Order: sequence, then C-alpha cells, then structure tokens
Amino acid sequence: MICTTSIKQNYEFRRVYNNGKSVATGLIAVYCRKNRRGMSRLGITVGTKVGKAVVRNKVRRRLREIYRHCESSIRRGQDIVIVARVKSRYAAYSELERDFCRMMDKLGLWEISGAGKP
RNA sequence: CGAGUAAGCCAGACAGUCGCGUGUACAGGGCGAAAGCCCGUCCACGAGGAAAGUCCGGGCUCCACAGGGCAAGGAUAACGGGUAACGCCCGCCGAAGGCGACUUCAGGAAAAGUGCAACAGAGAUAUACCGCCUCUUGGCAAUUGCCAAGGGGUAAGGGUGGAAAAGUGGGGUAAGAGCCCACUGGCCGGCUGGGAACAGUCCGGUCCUGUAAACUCUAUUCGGAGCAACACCGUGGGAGGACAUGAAGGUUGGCCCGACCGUCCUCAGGAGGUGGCUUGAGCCCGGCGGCAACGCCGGGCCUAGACAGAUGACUGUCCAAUACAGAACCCGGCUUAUAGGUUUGCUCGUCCG
RNA sequence: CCGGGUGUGGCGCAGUUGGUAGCGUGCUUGACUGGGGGUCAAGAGGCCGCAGGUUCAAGUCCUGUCACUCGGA
Repeated sequence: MICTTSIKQNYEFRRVYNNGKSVATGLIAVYCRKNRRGMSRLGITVGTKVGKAVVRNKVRRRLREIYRHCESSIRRGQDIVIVARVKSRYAAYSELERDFCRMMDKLGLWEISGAGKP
C-alpha cells in the first residue's frame, strides 16, 4: 500500500458514511468520498454479526488483499470505506474480488476506464 | 483379531512469487544546527492446545487501614502431601457403578436447636379409626356365650406411602410391646493396628425416619478496584498569586474609524502522545530424591508485543481429513469446543502354540 | 476488563416458603343471528433454553453450558 494510509478515527468514518457516495452488493458495501490530500485512505469495517474473530480476520485480510491488487489503477485522493456484510463469511476470494471490481466500475473510480481488471 | 479402559503426542508439510508487523545492521537517500525522524535494502523472528468462557488462585499498580479483636456477608469441607497460592494436582480411605481394567462422588455435624415431609393413609415424629384383650352397666340365653353403651390397656394384624418406630426367631403376657434373650445392621465410647482418614470373627452402651445443594452449628479462609489500573509529557481553555496600568505593541484591514488581545510563576488536568510491554513461580536436556504430584543440582536457550490492531492471495507436489478456533498486562489451574492421525500400559472374549 | 438481567402454549407475560403449570390474546368446534361482527360454552396446543446433580418429588435448589440483552471504567 504505497499511496494509502488507513482511516482511524470514528468521526472520519461517520463523515464518509454521511457525505459519501455508496454502492452495495449482497456481499459488501463501499462508501467513497473525495479528500484534499494527495493520497487515498482506506477503512475496512467488519461487524460482529459477520462471525467470530477468526472469520472477521479472514474477511478483513481478503478485502485488504483485493484493494492492494487494484490499488495502482484506482484514482487517488479518495476516502474509501469497505463494509463487509453477513454473507461475506461464506464467499470465496474470487467472488469478493468480482464484486469489488464491479463497484469500482459503478463509482467510476478507475484511473482509466476499463483498466485494472485482473 | 475384536471389544473396552487409562495416559500422552501432533494440530497439514515442502518449494516459488507478491504483500504485512517488530527488531538489528547499513560508508544508502531525504529533512534537520544537533539529538533524531521518514524512506529504502539485507537478515532474524512472528498466535493456541485450548489464545475461548472469564469460573477460581496469584504477581503487578493505585486507594483504604497502617496494632489487634468482634460482628455482618461470601467461599471451601473425609485424611496425608505438593505448591507462590488455590475451590487445583497427587496419593490414600469410604460409598456407588462395572465380570474386569477402571470410573464417579459439595464425602464435616441430624446425639445443640428450629423448620419441612404435598397427595394417599387410622396415623408423618407422633397417632387409637378398624381390630385384639379386659372391666362396669343393661338386655337375651341360662356355667365360659351373644348384642348394645361407656371406661381402660395395647402397638402384634390392617388398601397407603420414599419413609410406619432397626430386622428375624424364641420366651413372656389377659392381649401385647427391645419388656427379656440369641443372631444381624446402624450409631456412641473403649481396646488393638495404622502417620491420619479408617479398619476389626474384640468389649461395653442404645437417645436408631429422611432432609443441612432448608435455617443453623463447627473448622479454615477472604480489605476494595482493576493495564481503559497506574506513572510521565502535555496545545487550547480554567483557578490562584506577582508585575504592569490605559502608553507602547500585535491580529483583522489597501488606509482611517471600529473590534479583539497583557507578561511571568504555581495548581488540577478533558483531546493527544510516551512508558507500563514482556527475562519469567520461563523453556529444553541430563542426574539425584520421592509410589506420585513435585523438589534439588548442573548445562544450554531467548521464543509475538500490536493500539482501526500484523499470518493473506496465487501456483506446484504429497494428500484429499483440514476440525475447533486469533495473543491484547503476565502466570498457575478449571470448564467448554475439536476433523483426523499416532504411541504406550492394562482388562475382557475367541483362536493358535 | 468488571458487573447485572432474561429465557415458560403461536405472541405478550404470572408462577410466593420445593408438592398435579396458569392468565390475556390468537386457533379449532358448537350455539345465539338470514350472514358477518360480537357474546356464550367446550377443546387443542408445554421435555418450563440445554445437560448433569441433591431430594420421595425440581419451573422453583445447586453446578456447568448456550443464546439474547443492559450498565460501568
């Protein structure tokens, strides 16, 4: 994650939820909002309802890995929050990746449209 | 070989690419006066047997008392040992279960006292409903019998119940009764054995229903809170004191008017940061003591430490079984979850020698 | 990390010192009405979250466990 730091404070999460654009599938939801920094920031939310600690860690690691693969082709200067839904505990890595790329399409966050698909 | 029982071990492995956390090194790069910080490269290490539940016991930190005792409340409960300590562990005793190996047990006191025992049943911790025996009165019959009423004795028999006054047999009696005797069980005291619980073909006694996971009694033990503890640094703002007093200066503004603002020290500290933070009742190997839990001695090793929180993705081989599950101050236990593999001891059954 | 509470018919809840598990609403059947609504009568529906234990007997007492929920630092 070269150009990305993480979102840490709770008010920053709330700002993205309230003012950002959002897209969702059955597995995950994505919120995004422009910031004025030169770099992007990423936040991942996996609630308790998804599962126990092992399940939550696995989903979070997969989501972070997906973002790391696609990072170079995503437009910079965005605050992105990924929220894992309950069904994501049963999903395979490839399904999560397909949904994430589809939502990047909808939000128009690709640097060059159509690029970045693995 | 089959069935069972007890104890223990492993917790997918290897190779490659990309990526993450911590630490060390660097004559690398950037910033800086320096201390140092950021980036990069190399190397090392990087979740568990339960990390879980938070059920017990400690260490550590703060608060209270700083001496002792009593009361209230909680916890534990055969005995001996182990341990820093424990409600844990080991050994042993007793009881229950099992053909057996073995397993399970909140396993003190009911003879200090109180309470409770529904329904059923005559009666539930003490009883006279029926019955049995006897006496009085009356009637019938006329030797001793029968009927009715009343008084007394009795705990042998009686549909119940978890439990009916310790059980069986005999004597005894008007009828009966531990009323007496023999045997057996329970409990208490003594004697013998044992370190103790306890055991006994022993002796004496007898107040012999159950329930203390009902109150209670006895013995032992417990101050409270928890790493979001606690310590340090602390911008803005606040409180107190000293100095200064309507001058100068600063901010806003193109300029004027106008508006706002003193300096230093001390105190408590919400946001934030740093420490606490991993060398410890530590792990491994060998020897000795002990039935064992465990202890002692010698040698070797350093093995996660985050703070939105580090282990993932892809490919190949073995294999197709990958279960339960993620450290958050740290230890010793307990309980619960768990695919599959494997080791050792023992018991029972069948066959062969 | 510390500490509470709840779990009982389909739903919402009672159940005191252990002794045959109940109320409201909902459901089924019947009667009253020409029909519905309403009223009345009868009835079904419960392993009392789960598993052990104490007791003659457990929704109740004890232990373990699961789920939901609340509060504090």
